[in-house]
Amino acid sequence: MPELPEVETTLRGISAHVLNSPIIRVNIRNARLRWPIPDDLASSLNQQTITSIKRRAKYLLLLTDKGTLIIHLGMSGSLRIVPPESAYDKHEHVEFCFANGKALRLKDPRRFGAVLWTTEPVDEHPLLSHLGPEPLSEHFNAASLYKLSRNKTVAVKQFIMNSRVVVGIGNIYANEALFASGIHPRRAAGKISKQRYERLCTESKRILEQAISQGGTTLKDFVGGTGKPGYFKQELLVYGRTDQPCVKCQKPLKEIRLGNRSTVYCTNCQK
DNA sequence: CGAGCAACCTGCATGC
DNA sequence: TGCATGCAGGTTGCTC
Repeated sequence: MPELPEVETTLRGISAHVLNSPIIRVNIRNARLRWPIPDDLASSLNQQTITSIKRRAKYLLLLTDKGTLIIHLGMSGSLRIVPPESAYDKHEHVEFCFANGKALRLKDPRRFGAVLWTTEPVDEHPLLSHLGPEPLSEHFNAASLYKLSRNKTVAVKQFIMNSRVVVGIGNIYANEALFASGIHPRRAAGKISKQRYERLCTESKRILEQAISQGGTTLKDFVGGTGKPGYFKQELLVYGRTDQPCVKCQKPLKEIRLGNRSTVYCTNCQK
């Protein structure tokens, strides 16, 4: 579920509870996530203190003096702070217990998420080393997007969902950003003008920031670190609105599949 | 090289 | 009610 706004919401929700208190125990109830949780994770983390938390793309990076805990939420993951001794939910696979009495739990029904540990500089980790710019940074801009897209025949929606191009934009926000920009999702990335990329960058940033400010999008079961759902769903103008009227022109929205992902757009407003 | 798609999982909605 | 089917927020890694 989680795209960038949901991961950012999670980071903000858990930070105050997990920073600067030693990890006193790690409970691994099911190690079989996207990649197996390392056998030695508990011993690596024992008595370690998280000194800062960062987000890179959709990865949460929890830094200690000895290494970095990398957490990805996959399609269905969420992190929550729970009181000590809380009953486990069926899909709570990992628990980090802190000296301050709080516990951080990863719940992930589909198990596409990941929990990894690295002692190397985290930016050099194989999962992170190839990543493109953060969409809310100045490095995500029309000039570089335009340059990178020349001669590319790939559909623009798939182009902006490619983490080498820009990170953090998943299926929901790709649909929304293209609608807001008036760009047809299937248009070839290489045939879009710099001006239109200007619009796409501006709208992408605006939508992501607005979603973060509303705690992300909860479609089904996403909750931020403190258990609250996100409220951006009510702001979605195309995603999940197939056959409903376009908010701008009232024509029914059309759904197609692009790269095997559902793609909703207005045939009248997006060219 | 790029395009397409299978794979990893569970839960849920739909249709017969 | 049961069962089969298809779809879901992501990403890697295969084949062609």
